[in-house]
Amino acid sequence: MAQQAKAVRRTPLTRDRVLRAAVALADGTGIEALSMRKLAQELDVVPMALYKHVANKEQLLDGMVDVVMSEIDPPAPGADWQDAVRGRVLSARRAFLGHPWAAQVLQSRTSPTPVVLAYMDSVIGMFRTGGFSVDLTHHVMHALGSRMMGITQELFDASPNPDPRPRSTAPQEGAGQFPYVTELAGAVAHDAGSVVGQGCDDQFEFEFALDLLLDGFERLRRQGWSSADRSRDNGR
Amino acid sequence: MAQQAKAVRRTPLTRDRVLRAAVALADGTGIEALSMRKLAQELDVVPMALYKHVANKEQLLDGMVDVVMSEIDPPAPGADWQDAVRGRVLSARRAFLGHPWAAQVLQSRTSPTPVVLAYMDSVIGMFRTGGFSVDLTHHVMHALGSRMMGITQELFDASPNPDPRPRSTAPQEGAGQFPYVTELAGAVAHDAGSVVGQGCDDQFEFEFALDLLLDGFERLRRQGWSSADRSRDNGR
DNA sequence: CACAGTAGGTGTACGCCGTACACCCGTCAA
DNA sequence: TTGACGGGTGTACGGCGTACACCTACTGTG
Repeated sequence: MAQQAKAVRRTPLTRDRVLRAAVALADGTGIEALSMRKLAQELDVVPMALYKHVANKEQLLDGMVDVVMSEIDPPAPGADWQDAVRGRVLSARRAFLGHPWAAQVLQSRTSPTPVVLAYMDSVIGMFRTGGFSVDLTHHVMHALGSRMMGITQELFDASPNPDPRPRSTAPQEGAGQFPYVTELAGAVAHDAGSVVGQGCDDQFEFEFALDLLLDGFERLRRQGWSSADRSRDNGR
Repeated sequence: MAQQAKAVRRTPLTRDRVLRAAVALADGTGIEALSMRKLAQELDVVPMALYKHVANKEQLLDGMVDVVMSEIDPPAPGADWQDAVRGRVLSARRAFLGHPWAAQVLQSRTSPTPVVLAYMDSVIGMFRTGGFSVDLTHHVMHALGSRMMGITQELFDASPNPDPRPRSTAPQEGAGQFPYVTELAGAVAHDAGSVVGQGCDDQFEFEFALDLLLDGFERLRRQGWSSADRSRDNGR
């Protein structure tokens, strides 16, 4: 009964509870607004209490990434390597899209957590069992890069200036200043069709690039590519 | 003479001087150690003096990226589109490699500066004059993503644990835990040949991926690819 | 030459951050 | 009964970005 009263008064902190609260907070208010103090407040606890469950903020971020990664579907058995990799990557993408801050945080980590390593291991395994040499697998993993996690490294939005306030240093904002950007932006806005808002179908762009790479990989695999023949052209 | 005495006492601050000092400081001590206070100290000036030349820290970072971008070589005239893009991208890569913080900073910007836009415009122009439709150019630019700036979005180092201290949450660090990662890391360490240190030739990995993409682009261009035929396979 | 305007450097202060360190209290094993 | 210990608390420190009021030395104008 004494226990019950206490349990009612406050569910005890856990590393897991801390991480989930952090994810929820970042989802809701953005990663830049996530501070140890705000997180503590959310959990109705004093800031220093968190440090009994995570060593520091870095480790908190590590843990948050792990939470997101746990949402990635397990590998589909029985698919050929291309579909297997494709499916896993797109599942990772779904997970990361659900937490817009996660890509940025992942990329700020300096070394992978075991959870991330396990994911990479499974992807590497798909290439290996799909008939890729260790050598080719190695380079192919590099070529995938962050796309392996479903993260497109887009530079900015496609539109030249999504931010309404003009850049200060632009001397003359004339339309002809960046003709090719203007042309491209115009076309994108045009063929967006019925939807008025965002011009780019991010999912299409991602799959376009992903498949371009995967098809390239398959071509190299078929012709027994090896880094020993280091010529400029990757096969023809 | 009065001017001279003053000039000796202190060269006046400029936006340019501020930016250069910031770049030098970031080069020397890392981007995370760059603060308005430290930068001011470096310039022998009070922190708030900087705000007469840059609006805030965000704009300082924008300006720093512009400084790096100014080191990119101008486009080589007369080359075919593939060599032109390749050369420009590799030059950008050289610039960014000289300032390890720059890639991360660029990717943290929310909207491009005119300098960045100008660079993108020139790359887009290379595709357009190389015979790419606006449509294909659009998707191809997405597929290049940050690689357009010479930035590989590697996730981590290839070695499974470059950081000497072991991750805390690893229950059993046994060799068999991530067999594929282990296999790959072993092979990489092996074929590094004479060099004992870093196992991966980053430049090779970058060009491998870049050429894989550029060759893919060329294939699509030749067959007159259009996003109208949205099928999974990008040509064969 | 006098003077007002202004560009640019200064000083102080505020509210935020991460976290070190000492503390304290309830639980449970011996 | 006691003593160790897991876990929440309170205080404090040094650092951050930057708002705001101020001062000062130079400028162009009459």
